[in-house]
Amino acid sequence: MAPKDPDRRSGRATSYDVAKLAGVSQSAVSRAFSPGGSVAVETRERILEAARALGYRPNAIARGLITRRSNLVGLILPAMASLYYPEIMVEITAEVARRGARVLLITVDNVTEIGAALEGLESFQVDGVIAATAMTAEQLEDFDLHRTPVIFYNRAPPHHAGNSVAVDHADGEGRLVDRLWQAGHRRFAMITGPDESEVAQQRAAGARATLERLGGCITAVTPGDYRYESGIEAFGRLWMGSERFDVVLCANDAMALGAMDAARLKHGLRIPEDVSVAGFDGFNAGRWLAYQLTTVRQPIRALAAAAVEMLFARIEDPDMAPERRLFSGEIVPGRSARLAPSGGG
Amino acid sequence: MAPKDPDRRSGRATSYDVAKLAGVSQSAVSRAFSPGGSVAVETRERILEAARALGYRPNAIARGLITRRSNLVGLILPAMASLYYPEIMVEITAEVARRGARVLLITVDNVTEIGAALEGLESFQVDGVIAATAMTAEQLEDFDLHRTPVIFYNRAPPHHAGNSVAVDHADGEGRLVDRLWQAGHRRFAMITGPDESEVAQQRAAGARATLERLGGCITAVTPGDYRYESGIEAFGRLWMGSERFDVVLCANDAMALGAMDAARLKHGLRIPEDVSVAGFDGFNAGRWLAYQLTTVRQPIRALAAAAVEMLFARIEDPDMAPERRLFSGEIVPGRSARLAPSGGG
DNA sequence: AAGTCGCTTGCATTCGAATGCAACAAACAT
DNA sequence: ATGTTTGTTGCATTCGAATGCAAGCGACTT
Repeated sequence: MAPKDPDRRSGRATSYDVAKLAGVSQSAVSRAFSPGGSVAVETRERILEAARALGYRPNAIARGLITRRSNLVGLILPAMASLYYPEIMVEITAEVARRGARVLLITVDNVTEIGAALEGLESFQVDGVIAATAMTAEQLEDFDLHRTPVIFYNRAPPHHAGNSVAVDHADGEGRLVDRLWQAGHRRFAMITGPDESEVAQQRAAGARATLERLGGCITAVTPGDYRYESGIEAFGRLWMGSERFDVVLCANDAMALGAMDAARLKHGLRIPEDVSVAGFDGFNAGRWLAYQLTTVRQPIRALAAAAVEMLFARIEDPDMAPERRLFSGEIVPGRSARLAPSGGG
Repeated sequence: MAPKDPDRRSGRATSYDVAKLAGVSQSAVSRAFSPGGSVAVETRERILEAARALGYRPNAIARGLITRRSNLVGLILPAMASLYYPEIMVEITAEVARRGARVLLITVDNVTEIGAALEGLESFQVDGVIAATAMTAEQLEDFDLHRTPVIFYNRAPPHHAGNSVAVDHADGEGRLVDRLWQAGHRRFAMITGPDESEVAQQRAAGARATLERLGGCITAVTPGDYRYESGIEAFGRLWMGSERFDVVLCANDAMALGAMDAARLKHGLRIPEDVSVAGFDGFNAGRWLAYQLTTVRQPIRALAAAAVEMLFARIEDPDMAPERRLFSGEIVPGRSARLAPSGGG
């Protein structure tokens, strides 16, 4: 049986301790720390000084219990993709912090994990969730039931009445194809993303729609899994196939870089003289000297800011109507594929 | 099958709601949800069923208030580094989740932000902290005062009595230099990290010590800031200087790739015939076909697992002695610099 | 039959801060 | 002088779950 007093002494000071030292009531301390609280200026000063002396910090847990606002935002990232988009995470945490809240981070490897992860979030009473992963309709309804707003990032919500921010993948890929076409490319090959990825499907659909409109066609298609290595393999399959092509559209940048390396280093091709390569995402490595990838950049900062803004708006007013915000990708001309000048077309 | 019609004006069901439905007391519900709680099997079943019907989840906030365990772990990452090592983040969150806790994520751009970030962590009563950033002695003492354990990641704690997990940077770089030397490299140039980075200093020190022992020398040194672009610039400065060199040791992989691109694409050099390049970190892009960088790999999974393990040990027993755990980096032979076979020496 | 043990259960209290309400003082109007 | 307003302050309660304590109960011993 250890005495508990030493513990208490070195543990955290509470609002009562501060109150005693400052000679006021606990309520006064609480008010001194809540903006707009009714306290005389000199009382507040006395309290703040006492608080400083004791190293007091308001206990966000206790506060959350009574205010029913935890000031926690759940952020769910797929473990894989987060390798490619740490920027999303950095932007979102910064934006959330700017609003005085914190991010509870969850990374999930596969869909089965998501259920457990969500339970965790709910028990922590997060005020809202930003999800860059899939979610079943039941799971989303669970959040709805608790009136916890959820914003999907680059992903369609499982039912229409959901919130999301996303890049207009189809539009971006379409405009890219258009500019490639204007620059003279005619025979298009594609390295697509995994079948279950909606994002990949939308990008592919955008390319198809535009080529149909222009009267062009896709000569060869092969799937990849978004990783660099799969870009290498996919390019190999395309090149070994019987169909020739002027340009390879890749579902993301990582595979595009793999395709470029495969083309140049394994097949001895020159880019863009022998074959052009285009990607999608706009990630850092694409701008490296060795690649200078022509791609469509996702406006990550804007997406992150919009997601957080939408989320907090719905935390303030849970009855706000669902919204789907689309952002345009920015065409980034590089040396891996010639583009027509942006005015052209 | 939607649940019956629980009281969800307030959104969430509480243990009282469950108790009422199951015809037991609130304490019984609490016990049903805490492992080892004294409840009859059939009572527990009845309670769990009622809980399921109401969509009840124990409120972690309320639980944390009474148990004084928030089950939250603070993770502080520099915004920059997290761009290069998302793996750290993924591994740590997974490892923490495995122990039933969650990660409260903080990213900081610069040192001044850290103070505010830490206050935030303390008010959320995190059970412990893993920090990949610097911290002042005062800040660390603040955590000590509250008996909140802190583990530093790849970083020396501000005072000796602190916990950390780290790669033995000096040793790793030393062994790398040794193998480079055995393979015939004699004239070493260095692209160092920013002055304030201890990690960079340790890597540089390791190289210096080993070269001194071997009787070799460093012919030129120029600083970088860890980014790819600065590797390009730094290589330019080295190459334009009057001192010749066989190999460039770079303080990290990103700069090493920049140096490689600069050497090949801006200066027309062949690697490793005209000049060799070596890095440190072992990040993904280094393994790409275009680079195949010779480097020292950080065992990130092991580091992350060790950090979390150390943290939880200290959460269980706050009086545990401070510990500094060092891990060996693994030499990764690539094509950017020839190495002597590992047996050679 | 009385006593003892072990298991299950509920009661009442606790954690730390926020807040409605009432009390109170000082300042002002009547 | 009294009545009213405005601004501070404390009291008591609340949020949701965990837990020490004691009561209840059946099984078993002696």
